[in-house]
Amino acid sequence: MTRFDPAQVMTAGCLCFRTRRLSRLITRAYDEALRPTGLQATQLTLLNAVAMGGADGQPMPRLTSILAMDATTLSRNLRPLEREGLIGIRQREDDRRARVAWVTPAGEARLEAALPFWRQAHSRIEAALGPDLADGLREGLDAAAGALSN
Amino acid sequence: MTRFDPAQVMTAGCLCFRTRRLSRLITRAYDEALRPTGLQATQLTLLNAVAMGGADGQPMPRLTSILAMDATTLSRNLRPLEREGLIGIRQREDDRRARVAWVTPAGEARLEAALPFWRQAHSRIEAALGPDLADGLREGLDAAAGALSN
DNA sequence: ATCAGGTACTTGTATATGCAAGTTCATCGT
DNA sequence: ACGATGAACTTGCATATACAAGTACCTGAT
Repeated sequence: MTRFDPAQVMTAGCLCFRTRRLSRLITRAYDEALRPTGLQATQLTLLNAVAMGGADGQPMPRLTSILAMDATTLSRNLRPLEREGLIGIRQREDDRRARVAWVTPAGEARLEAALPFWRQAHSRIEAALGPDLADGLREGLDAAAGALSN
Repeated sequence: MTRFDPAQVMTAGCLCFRTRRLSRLITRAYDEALRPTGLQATQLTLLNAVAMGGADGQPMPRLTSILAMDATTLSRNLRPLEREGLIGIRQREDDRRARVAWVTPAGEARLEAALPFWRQAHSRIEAALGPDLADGLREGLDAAAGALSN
């Protein structure tokens, strides 16, 4: 009789392990494809999220909500983008605590220049997974994020 | 006619964004439940992976393969566990480059003590997602990791 | 008018992640 | 024997992530 083995129990079903593992795999694939753009996958995602705010920019709480990211992480992740002049951050007049991030012209240019490389990364992943798995996974990821975002 | 908008294109289908976002959500939930154990989700996963090697321990390349993690990351992630005396690392006699990680008695005890808290985290997530979504997601994550691990 | 409570954000600290480059060592061909 | 090649690992660097705790500021109740 073999003794009790916690090891098997956890790896058997752990969604945390699985999500993080896939996160590493996909992020490396994207980072590699994005190398020529000078942006990492995380940075492109963030720049894109800021760009979704249009000319008005995005309030920080909106970004933390979209990305499901801690405010301190957001704050620090914005810095490399700001340092490179791709985004700006301004205070709101009506609430001096609040800050709004907006994309500079340089940031817009960089975003458009990065698009083909993003597409390439995307295609490679979709090809590796096949359309059924890719679509199913996307749906599952969205549904799970929705279920945990409250 | 609205102008071309890269922002929508990327968020529309990006698996990298989605996987990382869910990773953050799930990791936070696990970390919170595991707080009493003094281990973070990543650390418990790693300790568990080492424990899977049994008395022989796990060679580093085996761990990087199981976890789909860069060797440098693995190397550094092992350190907190070693510092706390939960694992040991020894050289192999037949290949002095190679190292093997093994779980100490203290590590085994910690692992068993952590199990109920891991179960609690697991149950909470499964309950939030519902069984269908949880199972489907797990399968998708495994299949995708398999497809990208070559 | 003020103050209590809550929101928005930053700083300090610790871990997580991976690329580039270096060191050590095994292996294989000659 | 020995040199070329490559495998295993570490160090340096930069970014990613989040909790704890602190500061600044708004808002609503009295």
